[in-house]
Amino acid sequence: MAESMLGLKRSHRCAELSVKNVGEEVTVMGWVQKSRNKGGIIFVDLRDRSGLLQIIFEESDCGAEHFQKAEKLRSEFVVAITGEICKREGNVNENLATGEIEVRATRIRILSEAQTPPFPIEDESKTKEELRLKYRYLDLRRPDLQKNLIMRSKVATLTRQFLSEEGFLEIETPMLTKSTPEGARDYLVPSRVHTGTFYALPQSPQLFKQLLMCSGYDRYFQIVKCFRDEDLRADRQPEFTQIDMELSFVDIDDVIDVNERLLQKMFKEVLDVDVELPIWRMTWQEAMDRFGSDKPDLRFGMELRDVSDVVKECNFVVFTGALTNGGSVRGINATGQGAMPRKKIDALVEFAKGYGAKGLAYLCINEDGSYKSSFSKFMTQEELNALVEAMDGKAGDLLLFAADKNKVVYDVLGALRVEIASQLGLLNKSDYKFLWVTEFPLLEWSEEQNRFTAMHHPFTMPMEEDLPLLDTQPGKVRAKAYDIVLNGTELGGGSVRIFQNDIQEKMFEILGFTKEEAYDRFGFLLNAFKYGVPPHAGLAFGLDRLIMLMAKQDSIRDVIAFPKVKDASCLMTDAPNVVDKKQLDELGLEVEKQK
RNA sequence: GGCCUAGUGGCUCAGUUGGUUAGAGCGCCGCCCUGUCACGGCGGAGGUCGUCGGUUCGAGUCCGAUCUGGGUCGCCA
Repeated sequence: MAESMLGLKRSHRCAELSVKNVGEEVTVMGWVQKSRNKGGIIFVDLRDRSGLLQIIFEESDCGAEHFQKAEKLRSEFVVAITGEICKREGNVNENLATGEIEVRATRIRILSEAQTPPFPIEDESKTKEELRLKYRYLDLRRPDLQKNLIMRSKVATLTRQFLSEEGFLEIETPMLTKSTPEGARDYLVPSRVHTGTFYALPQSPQLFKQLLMCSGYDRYFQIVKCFRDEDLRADRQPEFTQIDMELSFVDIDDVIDVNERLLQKMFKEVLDVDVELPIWRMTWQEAMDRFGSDKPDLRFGMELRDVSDVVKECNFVVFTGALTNGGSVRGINATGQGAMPRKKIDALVEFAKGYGAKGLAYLCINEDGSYKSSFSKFMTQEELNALVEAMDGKAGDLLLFAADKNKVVYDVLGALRVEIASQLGLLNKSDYKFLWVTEFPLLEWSEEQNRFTAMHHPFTMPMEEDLPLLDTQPGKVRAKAYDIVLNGTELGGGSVRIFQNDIQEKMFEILGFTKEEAYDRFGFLLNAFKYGVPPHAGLAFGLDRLIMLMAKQDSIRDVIAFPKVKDASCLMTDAPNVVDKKQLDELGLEVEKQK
């Protein structure tokens, strides 16, 4: 029977107590982690978000009534216990922060009894995620998830502190806003008042923060939910959180500077990790050429090498064919992997095919210096030697080559390099390698839409020296955009924004919008620019990804209290669900297919 | 939408070339135990092997479909 806590006040959290408190009477409240009944003496491990504390019950301390209550305790009962902090008479428990002490209980109240949970509440849970997500409120009791969410709170607090000290204002922007279909799919919210019309949930506060700059707030930030109706991944949820900011009267270096110092502060205060400043910068082109990725993982080498010139005369049509079609031949050197079994190499070939490769050419350098290769019969010994030399191949190395259009070659080798590093255990989660990637292309050609699309977004400023190319070779124009990358994950990105109406209109023209369409969608921004707009730039971090990496987790689900599963549903609440006909009627909606 | 992967008591798993009554550890329930902390001892309960269909004398095991998780490609300005 549940008892009231009337007249009781919690004096400490469990793990806040130590030998310093010996002799004090305390009242602790929490969940029973474990009860060990030895007959005449009962040990209870009490848990709250701070940790565990051992309680000891003996009838001579607490009397028969309270001792009998203690005998009834089962896992996850919620109790309030009053007693005296004592040094342990028995052995100290080295594994417990409070292992030197225990509470000698004089009184206990059972505040809530509990059914046996469907899975154990413990660190490093082995239970299937499906079950843990259905009972997320129990999963969240586990110390490792609590640790993650506590870290998340700490990072958010530090961010507010730091940015506030740097002169930023925290300003909220609307969650019910206008759909601007360019980029990800929007989540739509039907309007009751305006039948047949819809709000969209924001994919980011992009336009609003630019308007705040127009309004003179000069430095804005917000820790804000964003929504994208796209397929999920380990590091993608339909709703996620950004640390979003925008600054006026600045250029790239100003944005980078303040964000580097923010990262440095977070890593120092939360993880005691020193981030050396300035963080390394690399252009997009260099990142692609060296790592085959715009978010390179710098914790290991295995860089790409362009061997197009070396193989251009050979008789291997896979190589020469790719070159004839305007592509390239590039390789990576998996140092020391020359003895990799054929089966594993075949698996890598299959892996490469998943990224669009038609195949993957390999060359093993045996310990005696001879070669074993999928293409040696098409090349002379001299050509093979030249290729090995170009790849800096040594005895015992494995060389892997992709030949295709540049995009495919980058994709394949970029992914392969990470895959091999992962297989070899080179990805140390305690090693934090930051990188700024700069000078992204402004535009990307979309085969599907047969037009250019903005690589970042349509408000990104072209690099001044590339402005003349806008009319002649828009595909070559570089943007004043930058991403912050950590260990192969895109942590955040931003850009200097266009603030000149003529450039903005030109941009829309290149993207294939008529002036009318542009004004229809973004008129409020374009008009705002007519009334005096400061040069401005900004950046947004993916907070979930940042915490995931800081907490050394593999999925952002582990740093989000109530995440959704792969098909964007919630296993705990069963959202999304069907709604009453009455609700639909009020919205003027008919849904033909409700489940 | 494609590909890969998993589904067997509450949890985590084992289960051979298809062959009697599907096992283990943990947990749970009962009794005992005054220094345990992976407590210990004795006893016990608990499974239509994700679902549907097929092959077979016989299916946890083979085949097909489907559902539910996870990873990934496409997608994610």
